[in-house]
Amino acid sequence: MAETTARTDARHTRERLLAAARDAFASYGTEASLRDIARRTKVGIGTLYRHFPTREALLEAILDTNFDTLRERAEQLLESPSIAPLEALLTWLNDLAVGARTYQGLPHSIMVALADENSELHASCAAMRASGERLLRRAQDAGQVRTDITVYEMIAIIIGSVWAVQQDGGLSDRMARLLDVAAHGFVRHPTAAGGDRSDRP
Amino acid sequence: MAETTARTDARHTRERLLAAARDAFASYGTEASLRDIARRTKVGIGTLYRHFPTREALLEAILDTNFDTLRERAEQLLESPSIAPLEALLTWLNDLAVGARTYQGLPHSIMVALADENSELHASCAAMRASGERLLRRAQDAGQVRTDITVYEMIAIIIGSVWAVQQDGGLSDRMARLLDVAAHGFVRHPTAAGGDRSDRP
DNA sequence: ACCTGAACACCGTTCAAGT
DNA sequence: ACCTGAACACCGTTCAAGT
Repeated sequence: MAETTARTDARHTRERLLAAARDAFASYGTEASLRDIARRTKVGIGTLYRHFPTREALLEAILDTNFDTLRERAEQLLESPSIAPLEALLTWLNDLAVGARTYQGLPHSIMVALADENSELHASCAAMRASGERLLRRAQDAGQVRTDITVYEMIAIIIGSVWAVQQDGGLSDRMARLLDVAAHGFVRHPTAAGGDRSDRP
Repeated sequence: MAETTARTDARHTRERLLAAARDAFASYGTEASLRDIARRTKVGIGTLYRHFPTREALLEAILDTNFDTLRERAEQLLESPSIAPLEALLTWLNDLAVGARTYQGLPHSIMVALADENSELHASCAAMRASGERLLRRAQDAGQVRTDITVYEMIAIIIGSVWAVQQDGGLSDRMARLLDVAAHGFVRHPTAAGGDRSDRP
């Protein structure tokens, strides 16, 4: 019984740490002070470190649901026959942008997670990325998107745009405009006036 | 004579601080330790602060030449009759991207400088931005670029792309690809397949 | 098992005291 | 005039000691 109580308390501590972290990240971004999170939880700093050995482990606990949701959303869109390939892709990219806006600094964590295989967010980000790739491929196969664009490029431009808007207040109408321009760069047009090399050998 | 010597020494100190700062920024990005810069210069930390009261003042001393160069480059391109408006714009955007890649973290400083009127980099960035706007307008007037795009959007997407590439090593071929896609988003195409709302009333 | 917090090695920034 | 660096208020991270 003593053990069960200890485990229960530990679980409780974990949940309280996560709640405080969500608060802190929402207020100060993903670089919020870990000491401050421990302080708010009324727990020693060592306790935070034992539950979450790195800042990324903490982020992962908070975020991987979001990445999973994004992956499920992609699968949903792939299976909806009423939604055209390009429309499905653009819808998903909007969801991605909305998700990346959750916390200040999150765009940075996402780009790092995509590139660094040792990141604790790598797995969920890679799955999210793979699902986006399927949406991209389908739109390319349908002749609606430039065939020379990679998932990396697609995600980098979207996340880079989210980042840019975040640097300055992060107004959501600005975000919508940037996404529109970025998306326009993906589209394949019948006769290109310039800058489009998607049909080169 | 003593005064002249003191002034000369101060100037010398200033130059040595700038050299150390350039080194440190090149190695560690624009968030490099100011204490470390003072240490390398073999100067008290207070001396650095008196010469450059803020990190931005230091950045400004290092960078405003670059922004001026970018502005001059724009004027040059505007006056070259042999270069088509779109080509001139894309050339300039490439120069902007190359400049923004100078230091890790510089994209952040640029976006902040553009938005914040109190930034010490604001003046040179605003001049740079204004010159880019002239290039953009000309390409729009020539019917080669979407008329609904603003300088802010154009710069944000370019700098956002530079930022994204910087998060992962910063390979320059990746940069070139991203710029191509971003630029493609600016171009006005005769018949849009989707995502282009540039001709709406 | 789980938790604590002092200790270490750093920051940015200010300001009284020195030449 | 110009320079110094101790002092203050913070960090992230580790680890011996406590329950």
